[in-house]
Amino acid sequence: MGQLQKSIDKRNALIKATIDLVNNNGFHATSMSKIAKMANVSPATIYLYFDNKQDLLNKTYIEVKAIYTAYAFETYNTETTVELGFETIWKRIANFKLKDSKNALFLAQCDNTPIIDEQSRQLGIKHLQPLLDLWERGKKEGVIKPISNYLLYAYTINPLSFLMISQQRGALKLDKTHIQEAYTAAWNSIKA
Amino acid sequence: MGQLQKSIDKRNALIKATIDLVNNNGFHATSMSKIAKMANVSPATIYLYFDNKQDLLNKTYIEVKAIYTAYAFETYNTETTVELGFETIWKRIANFKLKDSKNALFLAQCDNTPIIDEQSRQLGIKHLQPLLDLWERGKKEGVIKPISNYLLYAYTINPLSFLMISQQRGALKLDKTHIQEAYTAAWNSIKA
Amino acid sequence: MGQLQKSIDKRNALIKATIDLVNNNGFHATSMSKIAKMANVSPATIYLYFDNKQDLLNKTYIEVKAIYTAYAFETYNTETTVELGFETIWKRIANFKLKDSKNALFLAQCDNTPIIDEQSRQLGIKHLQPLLDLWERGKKEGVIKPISNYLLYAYTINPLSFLMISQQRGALKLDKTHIQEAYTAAWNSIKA
Amino acid sequence: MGQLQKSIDKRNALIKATIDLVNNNGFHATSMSKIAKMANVSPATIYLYFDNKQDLLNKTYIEVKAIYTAYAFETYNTETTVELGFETIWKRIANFKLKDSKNALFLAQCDNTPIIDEQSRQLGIKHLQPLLDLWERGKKEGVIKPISNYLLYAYTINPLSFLMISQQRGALKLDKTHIQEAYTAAWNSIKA
DNA sequence: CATGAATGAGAGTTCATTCAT
DNA sequence: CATGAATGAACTCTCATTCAT
Repeated sequence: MGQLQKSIDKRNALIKATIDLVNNNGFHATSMSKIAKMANVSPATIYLYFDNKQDLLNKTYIEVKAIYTAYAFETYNTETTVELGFETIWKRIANFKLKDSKNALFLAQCDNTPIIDEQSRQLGIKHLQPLLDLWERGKKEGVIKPISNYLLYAYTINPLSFLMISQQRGALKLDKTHIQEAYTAAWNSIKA
Repeated sequence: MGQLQKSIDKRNALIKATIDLVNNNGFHATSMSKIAKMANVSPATIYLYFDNKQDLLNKTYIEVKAIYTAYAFETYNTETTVELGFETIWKRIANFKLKDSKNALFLAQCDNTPIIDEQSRQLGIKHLQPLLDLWERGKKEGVIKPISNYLLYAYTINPLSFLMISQQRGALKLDKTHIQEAYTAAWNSIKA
Repeated sequence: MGQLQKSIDKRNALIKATIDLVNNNGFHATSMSKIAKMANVSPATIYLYFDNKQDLLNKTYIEVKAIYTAYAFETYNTETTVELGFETIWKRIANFKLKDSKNALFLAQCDNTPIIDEQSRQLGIKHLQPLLDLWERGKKEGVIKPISNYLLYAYTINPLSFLMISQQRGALKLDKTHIQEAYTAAWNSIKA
Repeated sequence: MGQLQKSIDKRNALIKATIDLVNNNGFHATSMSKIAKMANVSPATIYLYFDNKQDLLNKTYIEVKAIYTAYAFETYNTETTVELGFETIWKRIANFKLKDSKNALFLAQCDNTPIIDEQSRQLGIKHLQPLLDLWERGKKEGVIKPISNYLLYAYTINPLSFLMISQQRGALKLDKTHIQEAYTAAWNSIKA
């Protein structure tokens, strides 16, 4: 209740405007009034939906992170081999990062700067649990190297962020062959 | 004794203050007056050494990048096998990122946001040439997979940034074992 | 009752403050924050009504110029002899310059310095058209010397600015006799 | 003494730079460091020759005014008729204003704004004494109308400033014919 | 005599946020 | 629920001036 009268459209427009502006101009050039203008609302209206600028950023981050992980695990089924499960998830993530580059770029900016609250960041990490579970299983089964999940992440998922940003800057154009090469590199780096 | 010249100490203090503040508060919260205060000079003094805020950021980036690459290639000798050469460079970079984490963290923030001029960024990339040359040689000799240098970078060097940031946030503590595991993962991902 | 709109009162207060400060301290000592203070608004509020300082000055100039010319031609009727028409306009202008000295002084400062955009200046000149038309008629009828309008202006209207400034500085006090003498001088200088 | 070691060249360069900058950019955009740069000296050096910015402006004004009046009266001989004397002076002034427009423009800006100290202004006026004396003689002889010197000045000399500024702005180009027309207008307006 | 380095104060402007409606 | 107007605080940057050399 209380919240029921608020328009989800306006909230969405604000989130979308935030992502667009941060992606195009960076955080330092993203002001509340620009966000309001792009979302076609009054600056004051933002404060009906969010506590303040920090809150808007945090919630945007969490929302985008949720979209990201939902997409990542949509086709994943825990009832498969570790290798196949990993490939499934990895390729979904790769696809997301390279196709939904708006959201991916926003996440990359957040993950490498101290703009998002630690709390919100933790909230975002929780969503990755299925992948961590899979890795644990892989280690037990002797399929994946018995090393820290941070290392596994660093060598399989994180490279995709770098490739996405590079593509975004026009440094390279990734096709299916590249993706397959990347997958092979990722799997080689962590397989037992 | 050269007190009449612009003081290199002041310039250095400004660069250092910039790095510290960006690392701790992010770009968006790093103002010229805070930089001045931390460097113990007047705000106006900054403009004796740098054209404007953007210039200060660019020059800081280039300077830190130069320190980084100088360190990376200091012990490297082109007259070795590709594998040994790669290990030498990789371990220097790993050491830099994990020990000189201030500078490394600053570079990571710059590399993932649109704060640095494209021109300054290109200038920073040039310094990596010896590594790219080594990779080309490795591909010719059939020691390294014939894939894009972007992929090679994404799977060998870039993961170190992620690990450094994670360590910086207190998420993990990297010891010699981790480094060796990371190196193995890196090499496995790119060796032919 | 229209309190939701931008307040014309505030705009007027800003224009008035600008005139007062420029008159008393000159352009170079008229800052935005002083204007704000005198108009009893926040510095930021100025920017709701004007784009920037230049715009504020331009608009103030145009506004004052409009008041000036409206006054000048208020009693003028094109259906009279050239001489009578000229006397009518001239005396209105004289009256304005010597009675509404605040506005007149401001205009004099603007007209003699490069502070106002050329475009705004041109806009201000347009308002004088009825006088120029009258002069053209006078030349055709052989009542006024066939010389450039700039000369006519220089010898009839412009002297009033000098007299106004001199009076403002306390150098002299102009009474009705002076005005009549001035008018005679003006007319003698241009009559055919 | 004491002053003897100072370079008159530097002082002149500073005066010249001040005039140029004020003419081209206006007072509000003429800073001490720009003046120093244009005069090829250090900002600190200005303060060896002038007390402060105000003093520099005042002294520049007085100096230019002196040049102006020296030129105006150079060919004037008190032993002539009033009319001839007046014509001599007037034409010299006209020539100055239209040929040495740099200096004339600077004076015009000063005379219409409150930038120059009242004291310095008075000092500048004193130099005009020969003209005022001539006018007094003219009134006594019944050749010139018995009206205030301010009025005489307003209708004979001041119009030249207006014409000079207009020419400077490109609004008109004054040739010998215009000058003769202007002189006739001036004389007609004050002759008894 | 002359300097370049240095500065506190203040310039114009934008910001995140609030409030009356 | 939503707004445009309004604002104090803070921003980047420049100023007139001083000082050690």
